[in-house]
Amino acid sequence: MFLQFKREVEHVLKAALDKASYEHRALELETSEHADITSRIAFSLAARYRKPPAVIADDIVRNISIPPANRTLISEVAAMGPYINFYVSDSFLNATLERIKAGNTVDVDKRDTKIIIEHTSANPDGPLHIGHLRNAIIGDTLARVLKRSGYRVETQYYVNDMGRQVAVAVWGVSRFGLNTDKKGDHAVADAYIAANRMLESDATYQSEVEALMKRYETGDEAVMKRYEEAVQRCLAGIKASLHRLNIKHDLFVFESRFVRTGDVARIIEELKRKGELKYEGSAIMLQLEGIDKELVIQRRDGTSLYTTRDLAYHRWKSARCDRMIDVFGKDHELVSQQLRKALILLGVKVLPEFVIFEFVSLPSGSLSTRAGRYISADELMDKIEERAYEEVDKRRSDLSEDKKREIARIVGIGALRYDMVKVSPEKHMIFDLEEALDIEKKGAPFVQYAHARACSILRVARDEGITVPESADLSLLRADSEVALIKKLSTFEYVLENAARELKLHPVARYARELAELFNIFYKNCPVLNADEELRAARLVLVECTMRVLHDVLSVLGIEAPEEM
RNA sequence: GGGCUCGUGGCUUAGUCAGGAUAAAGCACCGGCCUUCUAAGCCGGGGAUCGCGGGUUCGAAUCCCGCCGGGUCCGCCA
Repeated sequence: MFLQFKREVEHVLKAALDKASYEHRALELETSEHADITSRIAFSLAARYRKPPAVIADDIVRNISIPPANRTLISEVAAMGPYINFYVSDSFLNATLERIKAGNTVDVDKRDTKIIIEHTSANPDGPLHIGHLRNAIIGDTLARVLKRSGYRVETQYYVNDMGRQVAVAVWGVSRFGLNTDKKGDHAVADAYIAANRMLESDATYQSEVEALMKRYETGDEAVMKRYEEAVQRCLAGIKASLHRLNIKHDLFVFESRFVRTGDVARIIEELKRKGELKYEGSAIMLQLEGIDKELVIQRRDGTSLYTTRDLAYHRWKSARCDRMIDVFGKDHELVSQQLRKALILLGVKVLPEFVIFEFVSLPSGSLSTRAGRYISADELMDKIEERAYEEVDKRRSDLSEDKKREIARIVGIGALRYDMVKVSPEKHMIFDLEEALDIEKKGAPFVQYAHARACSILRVARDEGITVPESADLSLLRADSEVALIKKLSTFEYVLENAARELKLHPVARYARELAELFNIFYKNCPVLNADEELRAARLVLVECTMRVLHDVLSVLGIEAPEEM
């Protein structure tokens, strides 16, 4: 409902500015603690019209005409010094609840735009660790935000099956075998780590790995079979971990396919025609405008490189979508710029947008699969669910074992997901396991708890034979905490819209927490079931609406909403 | 060395792109609240030279310049 209110504000403000003959660029609207929407436009007009901002604000307000109450959601506009403050009407509050009750928690249109989001894309040489987790959770949440905003979204996992790391893993699996008792990704990691140790101690094995890579690139069937076994085993494990996190990719795309289809060779030929190249033996280097470092697109031995295959992948993607977004770690930033420039050179129309996140490191240093220095996602999830179980057990000894396990899983995974998106991605994270496991003071459980409380009221009501009424006198809901809660419910669509436009997720996490907080305050101040019949009816509607929006925002964050906890 | 990026109460952060209303939250700390719908909750309190130094402006956490500190990239790796 908030978006409609905002459109109305834009309309009346624009009309007033025209009427008073103020030329303007933007309306400078923002939400504020002092009003429902405020405009700071008087500040920027002050310089041009050489009048104090407060005088201009006053002048504008005198020129604003608000339509009659039955045709607007604006109740009032007032100049507060230099600020022009707009306030919502009673009908806005009522309409907000009616709309949510009817099932529309947000006001969005279906859009034709199809967006491909690439995320996670961890090398299939071991299990996901907490660095990959940040990528996966950001990518998945972004996909959910865009889907909820009406876009058609496809998520892809780009499988780097042609790189040296994977060759080492395959070599290691052949040499040391796979422990079939272990989850596939962990078994592959064992072989990979052992292989790396051996390669470090004796360089003669390096040539075996290189031979393996060459034979894979040329499509040697026996080698492809060995790759297939190791990579699929590893991916099966990775998929299982992602599944636990409530993450599923629509498509897994193997980089080797672009070599086999000849796309990579075609890309190199095209770049030879269109680009500024340097040759050193058979090695080919591409000079890109504005980037000092040239991009190597073919090795001296004639084999392809990650970047070239990635170019082919992006061109392939561009033909299948209207926008594409890559979720990358900060270490890929330069590469992503080179990729973009090279795609422009190739005449590709749909260019990638990048969501870049900073690294996750451990207090002991940076993460490394190769060195075995990482906390695997599985280990982390096991521990956090275990810790969540202790908390559930402490509070709800009345529940069955299965129920307690289920709640612990929902709370634990939720806490993990929330933690990863609550801060802006450019913030470097030093991952502290103890802190991550401190379930009690997490954002997600707080929001989930509010949801469970709302469900609890509705459940107790149902048990007493009280149903949420079809219609109620919603104008009874005018206590401070009721009004604040309804206003918060109305802004979910605004938060979502901003998140989808800016590709920023932490405001969504913040919103969820704030909504939960306002519900908790309402819960404290406004008894529902013990209120008089009419008030009880209205409050039941409010509780149901809040439950829906909490459920919706949690699902956008990929977090399950428990009905009790 | 060059590029990108981060630096805000004890800790973790929001706000920075588009400069404006007393710098906003969580955790931690101190003090209150369970005969009423789940206390994973609510109420109150203390605590910040917004890394440092200049500049622009009526006004700077926000813009510009310089410096300091952390991260990262600058491979015929991925």
